[in-house]
Amino acid sequence: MVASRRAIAGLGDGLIGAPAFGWQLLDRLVKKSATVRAMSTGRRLTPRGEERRAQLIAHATRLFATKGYHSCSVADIVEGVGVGKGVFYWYFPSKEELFVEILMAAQTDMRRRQQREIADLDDPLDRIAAGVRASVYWSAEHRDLFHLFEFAATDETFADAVRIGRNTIISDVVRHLNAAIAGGRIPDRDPEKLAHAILGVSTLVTLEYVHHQGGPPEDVADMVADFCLGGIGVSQPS
Amino acid sequence: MVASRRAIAGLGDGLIGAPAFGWQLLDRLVKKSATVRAMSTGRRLTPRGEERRAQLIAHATRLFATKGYHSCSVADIVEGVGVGKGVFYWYFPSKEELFVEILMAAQTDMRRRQQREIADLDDPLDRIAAGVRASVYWSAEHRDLFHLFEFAATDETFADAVRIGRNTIISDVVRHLNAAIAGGRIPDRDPEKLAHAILGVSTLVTLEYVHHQGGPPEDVADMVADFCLGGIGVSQPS
Amino acid sequence: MVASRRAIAGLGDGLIGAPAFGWQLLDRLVKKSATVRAMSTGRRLTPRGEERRAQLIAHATRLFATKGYHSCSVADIVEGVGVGKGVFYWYFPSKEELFVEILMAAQTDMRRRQQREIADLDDPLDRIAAGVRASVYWSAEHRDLFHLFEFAATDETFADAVRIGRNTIISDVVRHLNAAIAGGRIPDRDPEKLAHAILGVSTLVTLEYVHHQGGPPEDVADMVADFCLGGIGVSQPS
Amino acid sequence: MVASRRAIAGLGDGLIGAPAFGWQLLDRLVKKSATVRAMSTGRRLTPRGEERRAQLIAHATRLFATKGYHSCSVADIVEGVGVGKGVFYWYFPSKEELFVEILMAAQTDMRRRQQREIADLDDPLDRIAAGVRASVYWSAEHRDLFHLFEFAATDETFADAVRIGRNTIISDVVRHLNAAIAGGRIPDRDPEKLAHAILGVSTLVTLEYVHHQGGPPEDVADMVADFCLGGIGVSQPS
DNA sequence: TATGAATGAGGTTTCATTCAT
DNA sequence: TATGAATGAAACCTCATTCAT
Repeated sequence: MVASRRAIAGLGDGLIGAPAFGWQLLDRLVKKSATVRAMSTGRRLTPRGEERRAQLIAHATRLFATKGYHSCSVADIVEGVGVGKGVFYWYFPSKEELFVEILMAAQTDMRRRQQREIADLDDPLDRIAAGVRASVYWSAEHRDLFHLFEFAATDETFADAVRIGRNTIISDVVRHLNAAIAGGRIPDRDPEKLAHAILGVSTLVTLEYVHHQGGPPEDVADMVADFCLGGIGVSQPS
Repeated sequence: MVASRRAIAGLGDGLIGAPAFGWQLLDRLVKKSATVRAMSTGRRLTPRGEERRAQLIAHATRLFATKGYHSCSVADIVEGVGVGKGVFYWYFPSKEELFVEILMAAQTDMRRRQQREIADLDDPLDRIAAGVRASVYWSAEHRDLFHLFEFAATDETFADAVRIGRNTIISDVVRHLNAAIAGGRIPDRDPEKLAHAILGVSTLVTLEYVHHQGGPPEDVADMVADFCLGGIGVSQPS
Repeated sequence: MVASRRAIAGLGDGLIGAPAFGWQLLDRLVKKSATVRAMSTGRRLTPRGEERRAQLIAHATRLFATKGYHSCSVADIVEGVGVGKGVFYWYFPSKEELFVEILMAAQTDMRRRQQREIADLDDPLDRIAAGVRASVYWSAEHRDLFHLFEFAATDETFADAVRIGRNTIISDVVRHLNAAIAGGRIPDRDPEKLAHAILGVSTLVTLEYVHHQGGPPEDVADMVADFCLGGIGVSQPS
Repeated sequence: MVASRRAIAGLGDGLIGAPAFGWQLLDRLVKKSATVRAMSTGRRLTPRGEERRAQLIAHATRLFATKGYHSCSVADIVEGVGVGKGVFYWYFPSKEELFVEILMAAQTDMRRRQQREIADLDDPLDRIAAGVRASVYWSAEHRDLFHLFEFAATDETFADAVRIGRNTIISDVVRHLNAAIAGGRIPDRDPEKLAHAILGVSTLVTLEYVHHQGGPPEDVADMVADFCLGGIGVSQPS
């Protein structure tokens, strides 16, 4: 549980005005088994242990993305790594929590990528465009994780975890939108709705053109950015 | 299988230039068990039977949407209707095929709604806006079915069925976009990509504001339509 | 039950010295359900009813032989005839008893055929050879029933029924063997054992060459007769 | 699958001119489930595991022979050994494959016995007689396995497996028959047909006298050998 | 740390049989 | 006579999790 919290701690970094999603949500996500408590009392892993853990995460990610969470058994995961079943429960309290961990790490990573791409830009519209582009690129490079997001959003069990991450992204965009509105660059419309719309465009177009059709991310990124700028009301150069 | 085909027949109504999705996809979706064949080769249901079947579909839809497909067992379904387990398999060849049937019926219904709302409009941009609004309204009125779409899209097993329906919607929009481009109303950009973007906006904004936050569909419909028109390049009046 | 008894009544015709298998065996085979009792109180079938019954028997025989008794459901049977499930239980008290009835009718028919072919012959060795040939021909003409025998012999439930029929055949052969021994035509060895051996040859060779390899029954009949005559000790012409 | 192949490997030992049954047949028999692959790709069993597995096989064999394959559930099997249901699927991929494994092991064992009894004999007729006797003895000592053969031969699902084993025995006998024919010891008749006839005699007489009537195997073995030698045309000493 | 073994509830599906109409 | 509907026990199999070693 503590581990999980740590995992998503990065999400809040430098986040101003972030909504208070609170840890209650997360706490609901994580069942408190004996193992969990053992885990949370600060177990240190040997280097070899860290590697095993990473192996398991890597393979589980691939399997979850390929066959789906429900169709992928713990047996599948450990078999792929070539270890016994007990090992899994040494490193993770449950299949469910492993999934949450992967999910949150992915969300953190994706956001970091966005932040990095935006860092040098001052103009709010530029930041939005760059952020959108970054998310397309990231999705292209992390097919598996992208699929995990998609699935997790539809499963009652993980819906909360998804919302936490999604809201973080949303509030980033909202800040830029507010700046743009304040600067008179775009009409004054509900920035949260706009942010969700942007996310929607980015998600579905990437899904279809990058993942299904295997097109080049550059083109998709351009198209998505264009569409979104138009959508939020930037007058087109024609 | 025959029944399933009939179920989605409406999707193609009056569709000119629709891509050839072919029935192969569908055929793969629907396993040809003995039961299926029995079903398709003319089983007549009595009025009482029709009612039972409808009950089961209704309750299953609710459960699938609430607990998720994988977390909802056949036992749950029949228990809710108050019948024995065998009854389920009297009316449906499997849990999987019931889900596909619900899915396809929903897609057909949703498209019918769009067509109806569009029928009186001549202007392609008006048709797009009206279609988008219709989909928001429909989603608002059919929370359960909307959730089913979301889930089905993420599950390998149903991905094909979803794509069939989605592509039908997409090609509707594409036709209107082509008309708008031909008429010089919007810039000449890849209409399929634009259509996917429109779908993305509609989906995610509806999900968040209508379903999660419970807002009024009218506002959401307006916002989505505005955003999409801007996105495809309609110059804003303001 | 009465019906079943009637069905095998022919087996005893003109049978001298037949072992007393008794009806106890049969009675154990047939469960006394309410339906059975109704059946046994002498229900008359209309001509149409007789036809339906015959249709069901014919189709069931084919299915039992093709898919096996256990893999063939009552649903399969009635579906093939195009009637409802209730009809089945109108004509037969159970799936099990239908099978027994088919089995016994087949045994009777097979024996009738043997008797017919033997009728004109006086020499005991000729009668044995003709009987063996007749059984090969009959098996060739009734693949389905032949398979039913094979299966029934291995299933605890029907083993008794099979033994009854088999013993009838055996005792026929035994009579001829005794005559041959008495006449000094063959060495004096246990005629029952010899009869079983003859049955074994006939069964397995027919199975392999007529049914599996689809060879001409004439050749097989010759070979089997030769082998059996040699086996019982007829000195070969060389 | 690999395991199964190993199981019947012994059947081919020293077999010259054996028909090419090919592994295709076997491959069809053995479904390639994930479990099977896991099994075949080197799962090591601990001594305790080996013992459990053997217990299960032993008890399953007894049950299959007693109640029949279809009437014996996995629940019955594990209950008899006093373990949970999952244990069964830890050791065997399915009930069906367990049966095939038992079947093939039995066939191998039976053939080994024959080979052993024949080893010291040079005369082809002696070898045939000894082989026949060996099969009677083996059947007497392995009632259960003998019944399994009988059943398996009648079930579509296992028919192929049975034919493989049966053909191996047949081709052994055929070799000896060919030698006898070449040496002018018996008339020149189709050796394969003769071999099937021998098998038939041996099977049915053993079934009746050893298993049903519980007679001494010695007498039966003598009788069967006599009958078969006569059948293939050895002139009787009178 | 790690493993193979074990658990047992729960999943989907089948099917002989009965019953109301 | 006949049908469609219903039953419900029981079949095979899966899997997250625990445990002894």
